[in-house]
Amino acid sequence: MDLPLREPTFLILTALAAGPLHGYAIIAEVSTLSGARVGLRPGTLYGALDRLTDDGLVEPGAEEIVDGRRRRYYRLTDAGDATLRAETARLRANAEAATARLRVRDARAAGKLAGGFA
Amino acid sequence: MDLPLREPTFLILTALAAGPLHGYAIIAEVSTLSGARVGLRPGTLYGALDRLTDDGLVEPGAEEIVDGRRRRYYRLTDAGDATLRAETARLRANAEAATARLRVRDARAAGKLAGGFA
DNA sequence: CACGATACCTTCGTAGCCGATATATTGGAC
DNA sequence: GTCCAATATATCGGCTACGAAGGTATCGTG
Repeated sequence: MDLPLREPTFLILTALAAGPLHGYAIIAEVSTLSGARVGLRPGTLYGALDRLTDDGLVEPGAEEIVDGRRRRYYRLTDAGDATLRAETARLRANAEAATARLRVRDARAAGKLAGGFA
Repeated sequence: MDLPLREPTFLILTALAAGPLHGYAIIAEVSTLSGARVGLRPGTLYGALDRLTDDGLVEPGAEEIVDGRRRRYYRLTDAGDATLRAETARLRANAEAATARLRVRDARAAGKLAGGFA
């Protein structure tokens, strides 16, 4: 596997966390999850799904026919669950590190503007 | 520019948030920031620095000689500041979205294990 | 019967990252 | 006095995930 996960891959795992979904539903779910910011393309989705399957993070179910349309559901494996949790912790840690540094930056800028001590 | 930022690039901007640093110091700072998880390679650093400079997110200072060693300091521009804040918000949003979905997942697993209501 | 939505999949180009390598100086070990 | 590690910069080639675009097929609606 290849960590860190890029955003599309991370959001695919996130979309599958609450329960299995088929490809097209993943695209819709990722759009919802991201406030319509991320629009997954089929090439991205199926490429990622194949990689995630090879790495054992997701598991494809049998092909089903719903209303005459082929559907393949994917579900998160235990390894996928663990990876998603670890990656979530990483994102949170990075966001916190950046926030802390930006606070230092803001404090310095305020100090200079106010003509404060050193 | 190419959003979203990848992790190395994000951490470089984060390292520069509190004040200007030279290349080698950025590598050390990113290592500290990430709890030694991320070890930046020169190829990654200078490639990213060139790109960030082209995109106007960082600004290289004049070359200095400190203890006989060449040093070039880089500082965050206003655009870099804005991008770092936006990317930080994105990471936090993604982490929160994943956490929410994982809570749903945990609730369902607990429900099944406990034999609770559907 | 044409068209848009649903649903799947493939191919190709790009761009960022990593590994390796190169160069030069300082300073400590022996 | 000489070697090696650390400091510090930079370049090059390969890998891989992603994005853009296109292709196939079915269903519902006008």
